[in-house]
Amino acid sequence: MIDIRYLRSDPETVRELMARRNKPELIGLLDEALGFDGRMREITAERDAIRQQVNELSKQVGALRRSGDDKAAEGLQAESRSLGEKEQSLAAETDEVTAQLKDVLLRLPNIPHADVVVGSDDSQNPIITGPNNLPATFPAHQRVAHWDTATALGILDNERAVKISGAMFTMQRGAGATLARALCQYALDCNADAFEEIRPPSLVSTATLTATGQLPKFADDAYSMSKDDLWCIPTAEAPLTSIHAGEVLAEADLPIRYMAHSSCYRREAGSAGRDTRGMLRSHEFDKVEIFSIATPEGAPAMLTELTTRVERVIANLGLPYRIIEICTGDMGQSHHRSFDVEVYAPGCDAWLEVSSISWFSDYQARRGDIRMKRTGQKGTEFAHTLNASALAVPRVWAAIMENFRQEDGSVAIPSVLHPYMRGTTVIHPK
RNA sequence: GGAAGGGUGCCAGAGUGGACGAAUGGAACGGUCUCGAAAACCGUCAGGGGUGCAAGCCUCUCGGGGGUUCAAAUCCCCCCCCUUCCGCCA
Repeated sequence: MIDIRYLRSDPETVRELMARRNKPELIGLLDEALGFDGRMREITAERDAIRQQVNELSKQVGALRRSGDDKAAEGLQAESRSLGEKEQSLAAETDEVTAQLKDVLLRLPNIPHADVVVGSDDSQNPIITGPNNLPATFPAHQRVAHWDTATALGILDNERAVKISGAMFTMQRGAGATLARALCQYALDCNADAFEEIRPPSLVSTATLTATGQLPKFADDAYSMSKDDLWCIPTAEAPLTSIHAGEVLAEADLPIRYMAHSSCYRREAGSAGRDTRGMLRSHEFDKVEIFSIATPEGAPAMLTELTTRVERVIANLGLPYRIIEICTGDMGQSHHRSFDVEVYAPGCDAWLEVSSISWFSDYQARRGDIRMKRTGQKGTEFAHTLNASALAVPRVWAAIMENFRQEDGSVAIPSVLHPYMRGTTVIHPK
């Protein structure tokens, strides 16, 4: 959620920044929010004044009852009762306006950081770094799609995955399955110096998925179990963010750094039929997430740290990559500023998004009620949350199949993964 | 899934209709004392919202939501969570 007080105090700036998202309807939502907020404050002032009178009268009633003056007490009670009725009608309106305001605020995206490159869509995302590790040309044996290579090697069996679960599910086997797990293990080990490993629940409550911003707006993208009010996590970001939901963290304890490997579940409701071959898009995939809660002033440095860490993992794998900044028109709902790491896959001839590094400012913290208390100061403020995919398995797996395919059709495993491969350094056909 | 007992501030814990946003103890923080420390003593010590330049004032919050009442931590209803026992179970 955006800060309604910021919007109230500087609506022009918020409108201007929000307009950069290139979604005209957002300005209308901002105005709606301002309208509800204004009405809300009117009612609140009125209600508080009535309550004050009721509280005062009640005290007097108590005193009169004790002194035995029941008659006078009854008079005041009647007065208080009528005030109570008036308050009740205001309470009803409060509920209504609160719900409306909350609904608008939950649907409004985050305000972009002032430095985010302004653009209308993904075609205007600037390249920040790279391309790195990119050869001038690729030999023909690397221009083979990973699904062909992997299926021929017997390490990808999507046909049976579809039999088991339906379209857009994948299944790795043998060295392919080991490779998927090796990637996770490697990504975790790369960040274990500073990040606490978490094994979070994969099924989470509505509140948890609302905190990160997936709900209510993107309910169709997530798998749900309505019987139990549970949702399959689309990313470990959701449970990691809610670890400290409703808590007040000490400034001295920040930044907090967590990492988690999890399966991720996505209905891909809006993208059926796109990238359905191979490993590029599926309903279930594995990912290692790195996550941080930071102070507002510490957040930019953390964004840099996360980016550096993600880059290191990809660079060490020897894959061609580049880092792009996400422009205002392409940024996700909760994002304040974000970068993507893309890996080049010569077989598909495409840059694949393998990581998104995001700073959410206090947007998620406000939704999840994650606050911090400054040392020696009264009161609290919302913390900042950030996260990044340290490694999304399927696309990196696919990129390895394509970049390290050898002339004989085998695939060489990047050396940093060898310790996790039970001795397999090259995957040969069976 | 069944039964019983619980949920109060940073922690422990009192409070069963009115003077309670909440006793008391501990922790923490500031101070006095001390060469320094300990002890002792004094003080501070919840969060949200509204309003105000500010000091402040008002309001809400005792797991969450509703209800009864002039008045609810306290009474009633629903839900959530925790503990123990039983059942089931990787």
